[in-house]
Amino acid sequence: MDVRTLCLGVLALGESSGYEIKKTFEQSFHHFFGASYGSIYPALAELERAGWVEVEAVEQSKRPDKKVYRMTRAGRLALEERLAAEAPRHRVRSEFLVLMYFAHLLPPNRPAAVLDAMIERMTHTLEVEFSTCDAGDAELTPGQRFALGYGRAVYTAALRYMHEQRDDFLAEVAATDAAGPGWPDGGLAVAGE
Amino acid sequence: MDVRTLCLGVLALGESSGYEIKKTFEQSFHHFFGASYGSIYPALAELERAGWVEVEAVEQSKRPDKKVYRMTRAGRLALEERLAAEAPRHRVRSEFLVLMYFAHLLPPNRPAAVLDAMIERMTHTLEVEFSTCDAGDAELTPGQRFALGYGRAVYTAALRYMHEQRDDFLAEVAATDAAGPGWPDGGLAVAGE
DNA sequence: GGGCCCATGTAATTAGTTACATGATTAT
DNA sequence: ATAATCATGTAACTAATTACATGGGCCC
Repeated sequence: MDVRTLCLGVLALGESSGYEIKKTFEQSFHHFFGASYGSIYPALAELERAGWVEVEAVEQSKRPDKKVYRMTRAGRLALEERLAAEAPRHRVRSEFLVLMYFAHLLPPNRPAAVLDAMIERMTHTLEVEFSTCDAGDAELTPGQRFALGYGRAVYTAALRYMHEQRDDFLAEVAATDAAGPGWPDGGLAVAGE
Repeated sequence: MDVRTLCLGVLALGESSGYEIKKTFEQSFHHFFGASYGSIYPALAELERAGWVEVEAVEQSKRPDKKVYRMTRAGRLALEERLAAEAPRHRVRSEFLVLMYFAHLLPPNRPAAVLDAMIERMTHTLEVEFSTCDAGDAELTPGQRFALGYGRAVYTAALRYMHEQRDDFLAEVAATDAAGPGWPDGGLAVAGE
């Protein structure tokens, strides 16, 4: 699935500008789909070329003009077709877990710093992204509630695991460091970058 | 982080061929990092060019030759440098959750099929990938145990959530379908692809 | 005066997948 | 016989990120 389809999906929920779509990605899709301006704006242009969305330039007082996109009937059908044909993959790419996996090759304080930063980040996400509609979720579609609840369940479990394991894990890594060929190892070649 | 670094990481755990590295990716990294032959073999060639690994061609009886890669001292330093400089990102791209999010736009039986397939897939992963070293994890580094435990925690939580929500979610989606503009909508334009 | 929010876009680069190409052996 | 496993690699393509480019308004 590409960003084009996702943008069309956002537009299925209501008209929006490129900038606002990016906000939606950050607020609602963050835990399962990411996209930058560099992919959103070209995607929107292509959707227009295909006739799946229409644009209206909205002048704003003391703001740059806004281009508000609205899905067409053809766009709706195209979206349904795309979704129906979509293979439901589920990929994670986590440099965080790679770093934990190779924790014994990191400089002494890095594993703790990386782990704590992730704990903080996920705690924040849990508070901000997943609590917004905690009880009053009447406005959401079943799918939105499901995806949100999934994220909440997973983040909660991840945080619980990280809290539980943190101290033991860090101690064991330190012990492994001491046993193996430690970090300041040749010493010099590491400074730059 | 690119596949090059990960291959070097695998080689830090012991010598290996491209084919075996792929197996390692599938067995150990599957839940947080994926890579295909199309990226592994070129990566290995680059690592060799850089002097970070050495190759030995191993003849085999009744098998194609195997190229066994071994990390060099320079490779070890390069790996540590890379890992030290690495920003610990954590990205998920899930067409599965996109499909659930837009479940009301799917043909009637698709949400259930997709959800059940994911439940089955994750159940299988939990049994195969995460149980192998359930108690006897003496051989593993702390990092390996941490990453494995993380995956197990997350998959377990995801499965619990999906089991808990399944029936209600599916019923609500069906109800939304009935209310809104349903799937066999124009009817025709959907057959192909 | 510095930094963030609004707002849109392009170009260069990076990084990866999929399909192709080959071919013997082993298990069902 | 048919599929899976072992084994390596390339070429075409897809898709996205990052950095660049621009500029006013608002808040501290």
